Amino acid sequence: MAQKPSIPKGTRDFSPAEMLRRNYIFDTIRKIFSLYGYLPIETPAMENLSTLLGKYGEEGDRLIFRILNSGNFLADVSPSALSAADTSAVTRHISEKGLRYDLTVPFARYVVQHRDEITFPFRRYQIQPVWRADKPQRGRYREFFQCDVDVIGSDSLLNEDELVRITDRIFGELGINIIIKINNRKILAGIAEIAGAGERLTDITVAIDKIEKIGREGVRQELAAKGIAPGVIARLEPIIDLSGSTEQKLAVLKKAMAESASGMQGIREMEELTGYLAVEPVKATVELDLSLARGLNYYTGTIIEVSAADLPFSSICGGGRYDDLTGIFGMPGVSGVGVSFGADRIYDVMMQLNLLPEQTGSSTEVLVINFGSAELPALMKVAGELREAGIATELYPDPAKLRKQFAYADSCMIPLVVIAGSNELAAGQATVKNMKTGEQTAVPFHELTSFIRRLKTS
RNA sequence: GUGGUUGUAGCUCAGUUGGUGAGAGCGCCAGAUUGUGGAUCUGGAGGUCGCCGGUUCGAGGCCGGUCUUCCACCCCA
Repeated sequence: MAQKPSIPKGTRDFSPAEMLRRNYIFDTIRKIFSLYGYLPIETPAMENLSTLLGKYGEEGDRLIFRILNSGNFLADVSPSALSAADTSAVTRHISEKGLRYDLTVPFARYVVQHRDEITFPFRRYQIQPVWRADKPQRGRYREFFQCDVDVIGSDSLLNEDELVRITDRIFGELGINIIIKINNRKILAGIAEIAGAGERLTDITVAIDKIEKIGREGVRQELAAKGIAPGVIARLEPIIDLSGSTEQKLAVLKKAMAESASGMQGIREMEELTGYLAVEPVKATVELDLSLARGLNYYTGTIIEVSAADLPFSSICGGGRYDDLTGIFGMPGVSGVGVSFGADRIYDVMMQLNLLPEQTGSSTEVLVINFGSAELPALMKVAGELREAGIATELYPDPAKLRKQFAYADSCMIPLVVIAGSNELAAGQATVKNMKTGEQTAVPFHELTSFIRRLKTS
């Protein structure tokens, strides 16, 4: 007895209707990427664990899918480690590859490996799936597609400006209203510095990040619960209470952070970027959000996160600047910046907002009825001529009852049916049926393609 | 990773405190219409009740485990 087949948790099949809608999203993104002069690359689904580990923080490392070594992978494992069920000691020996967790780290690896072929600044885009061993939820999958654009080998904040504009343009074209939140890791470092709690930066930003959910008082409690000293919390007050426009926030921060070199540097960068953005306004709301931290370890400067304005959905796009990702792979001093579009979440958002209307079930425009072996050569010729004329045509594969063939055209939403049985062939003209109106027209065979072309344009 | 939740026909779901052959709507197939789809009518096929084990005279309803779904936390696209 065959058991029901299934696919791994958090993965999905995509039907033709879904693929048509997904491809619309990918095509739009790809079009804008290349409009700005970015070039495509691809990298392998799996990377060496040495490439992957340590780049995403503790949580990230845990979420990397490991690939079991081939062959007798237990041969090198010491029996004591095995019997002690020492997971980390054992995995080191039995797995040396993993599925990629994002596209940025493989990109940095790519840049280092191909440095002699690359002209900097290097602008690339990459649209491929990534895998995370997360617990699936709505909008959270274990296999999902990221669409990354990055420019590496340039410190200029003009790149940040450009990425914001690309983001604005893509979501504008897709019809999604968005909020772009920006922040700068150097400002966050400055905050921790003036609070005298540099090593607690993560705890502090995680707590500040919850301000929308739990309020200012909640943030104070959260900080206290994390063991942040009351004096430190007091020094953080101006930051917890921050409000107003980006300019106003920056002014407050400038005062509060005068003693932090990195904080001031972050503020200067933020001012420069907002200056660029002011040159030509973008459609989306762009706001400074100090609570934006982002868990990925490698970010060092600007960080960006995009959410849909009309839905309480988690981020659909995110990114930032990484000053030394390539340094880990032996190529120091090369700064890059990029953003990643989450195609699957964008799809979910667009479905919920009804921005992806149901498409026709088939791309076929004409179905040629199959009448059997006597008429077949003539019918094959007709179908061939229609295709020559650029009309998507199907010839029904079996000489089935007309009822069945028409029902097929109906359920596949094929708009036209060409009927050419013995009567029509004898008379030298086919019958063309418009499935929507039910109207039937007799058309001489030599005028068939031009007749159908005219129907298409009208 | 922590806590909770879901799983009955292809789909959406009923199934009363465990007790006669497991149901509906939609869909599917066939016929009414042997060269014409969407409407209508008639008939038909299709279910190891997620999986494994347990309790019971008896389990789709109870218990344990497991997988899956969705939700909160965590984190993120």
